[in-house]
This record gives sequence, C-alpha cells and structure tokens, in this order.
Amino acid sequence: MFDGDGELRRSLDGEVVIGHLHNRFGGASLKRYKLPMDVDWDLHAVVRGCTTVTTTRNSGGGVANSSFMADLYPQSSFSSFASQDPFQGQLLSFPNQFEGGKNVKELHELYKPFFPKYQPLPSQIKQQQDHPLKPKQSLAGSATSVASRTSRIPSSHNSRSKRRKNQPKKVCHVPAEGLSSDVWAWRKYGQKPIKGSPYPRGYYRCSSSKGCLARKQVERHRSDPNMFVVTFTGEHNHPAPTHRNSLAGSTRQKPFTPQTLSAGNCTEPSSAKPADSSSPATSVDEYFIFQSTKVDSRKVLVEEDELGMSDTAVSDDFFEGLDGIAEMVTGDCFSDDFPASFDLPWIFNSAATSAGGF
DNA sequence: CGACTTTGACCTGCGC
DNA sequence: GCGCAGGTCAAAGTCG
Repeated sequence: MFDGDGELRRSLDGEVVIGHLHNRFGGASLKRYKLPMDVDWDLHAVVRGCTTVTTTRNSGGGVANSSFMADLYPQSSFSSFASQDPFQGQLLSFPNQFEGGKNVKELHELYKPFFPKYQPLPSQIKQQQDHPLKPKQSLAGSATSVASRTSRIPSSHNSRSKRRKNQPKKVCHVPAEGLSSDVWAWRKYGQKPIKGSPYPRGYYRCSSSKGCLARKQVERHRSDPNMFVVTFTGEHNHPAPTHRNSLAGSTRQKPFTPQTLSAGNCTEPSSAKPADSSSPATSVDEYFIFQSTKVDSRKVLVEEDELGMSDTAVSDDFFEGLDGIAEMVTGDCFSDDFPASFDLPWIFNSAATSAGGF
C-alpha cells in the first residue's frame, strides 16, 4: 500500500495530507484531514513514535497471538509462520534486546507519542463523551445503544452517524511480529471481511477503561502478508496503564493449536498458559523488554495522526516509575526467562492485547 | 462470575 | 433513492 513511500504533510492551514494512503484499498492516493492549528503535535514525533513503538514491540509483538493471527490469516499459512518462526530462533528471539544499553530516556522518547495527551478532568471526559465521534454507548451505555437500535433514532441524533466522517485516524503499518504487546488492553468487538481483501479486518476497542473511545482496526496488508495495517481512531480518555494486570480480563487463553506450540520448547505447563496479561509478573515486564528491543523499525509507516499523542502525554512521574522497571529490564532479572530464542507463550496468548497490540 | 471471542444482524455513509 | 461496504452491536458460547 505504502511501499515505503507513505507521505505525511501538514500544510499551513493545518491540513494534513497523507500520501498513498488508500491507493491499494480504494483508489485514493491522498487522504486529507483538516486539523485545528492549535493542535499542538508534531508529525515527526508521531511518525517517530509509531515507528518506534512498533519497532520496539517487534519481537514482542511478533509474537502476535495465534488466535489473532488466525483471524487475520484465515486462509493463509500464518499458523505455520507463527509457530515455526519462533523455533527458528528468529521471530521470538531478542538479538538486540539490550543492545547498546537502551536507556530509559530513550524509551521515554520512543513511547511518549503513544500516551494519551493528557489525563482528562471529569469535565473533559464529559466533553469527550459528547464528542460527535464517540461511540453510541458509554459507561452505562448499552441501554442507549439498544434504544437507538430498537427505536432507530435518526442518524442526526446518533453519534454513529458521523462515525465515518472526518474521523481522525492514525494508520500504521506494522510487521506481523509487531502486533503483540501493548500497554493498552484491546477487546475485539467485531470482524468483517473487507471487499477485495482476502483478509478480514478486526475491530478492537480499548478495554482498559470503560468508556474509553480508543479503537483500532487491524487488518493484514493485502500485498504484503507480513505487514499489518493498524488503524487507530478515537483517543484514550485515561492514562496508559502501567501494568497490564490492571486490565481486567484483557487476555484470555485461546486453545493453542499444536502448530503454535508443538515444535516449541513449551514443555513447561505454565508456559503453555495464556500469557495472561493479567499476570503481574509478565505484563509490564514483557512490555518494557520489548521497548528495549530494537528491531527493524523502518517497516513501519505512519500515515495519519490526529490522536493527540503528544510528547507531553505522560507526566514525569510516570516515566520515573518506568525507570525502575527499565532497570529491571536491563538487569539480569529476565535473563533466565528470556533466553535469546526462547518461546514466549504469552505472546501467543495475549489475545486482546496482541490484536490490539499494535 | 466476569471478561473474552465469535458472528449474524443492524445501521450508516457514500457512490452511483 | 438504492445498494454496497464498512462499522458496531449484542447474544451466545468459552474460558479461567
């Protein structure tokens, strides 16, 4: 789709032009979004951020969970890809894991663009909930949803009506191995076959916080099976969880196919357990390990962004907190658990997150 | 029991 | 206005 020539520009009037965005999906080669000039974000930062995140998650992500991959590779050989690669010691290995002593500051820089712009005040949350693009349901919301469904409220009264209009999006291309871990918890709420594409598109919403408007779509790249198109819409209205175990039920185990685990070293029963992102022992740890894992980030292309993932997203306290984690990561505490080419069962199990994992 | 995935149905935007 | 395609909902089933 982008073939490396994705283009992201912002004109003086705030219009963002994304080149080559849909030329393989629908024909349009340019996508334009009008952004308020006071939206203080940096395209480069966005690009960098997306790239980096995807990158750092590469190994971790790579580990994209099998069910997710099965979703997106319905008729492909991904299962074998997913299952074989790790055992070839590539996909799941961390050759550069702690290379160059990626320090915390760097991690901060890498991830800043992906944290929420701010932590909204209640009034701000209210504002967000009133946003025209918000999903029908809110916290207590399914009643509204049902009502609108049953009573067929005219579109003008339905937030859904504007859903596709001027919906700010951020589109990233991530390698298959970059789909997995994520601080956010994503819950799948739908899947649709896309016309002209052999691969279905999965729809995920943030389950880290009820009422969170963040959503993402994950679709396998049509022409490059190893790449995925991840589209983010909406904005998190809550701080990034520092621990995935705070995400209730963010993951669940999917039955592993023999393909997924067989050849592996998953001899330990516990390792066959779902990577339960709710596991306090692994969630953040794995996440930051990936953050410190530098892999090929150049595959990732950012096409648009208006999510407001600014560099000022998270407080210093948050990053200070990460320092400790990073120290753990860069220390030896994982040396035993993360051999260069060991199996990462949780990778295949972090269903919600991996799919969303971005 | 709660959270997840799956999946068919419903709803809406958009192009013709 | 019509039909298509995409996006969302929610019931049902699964799992820990």
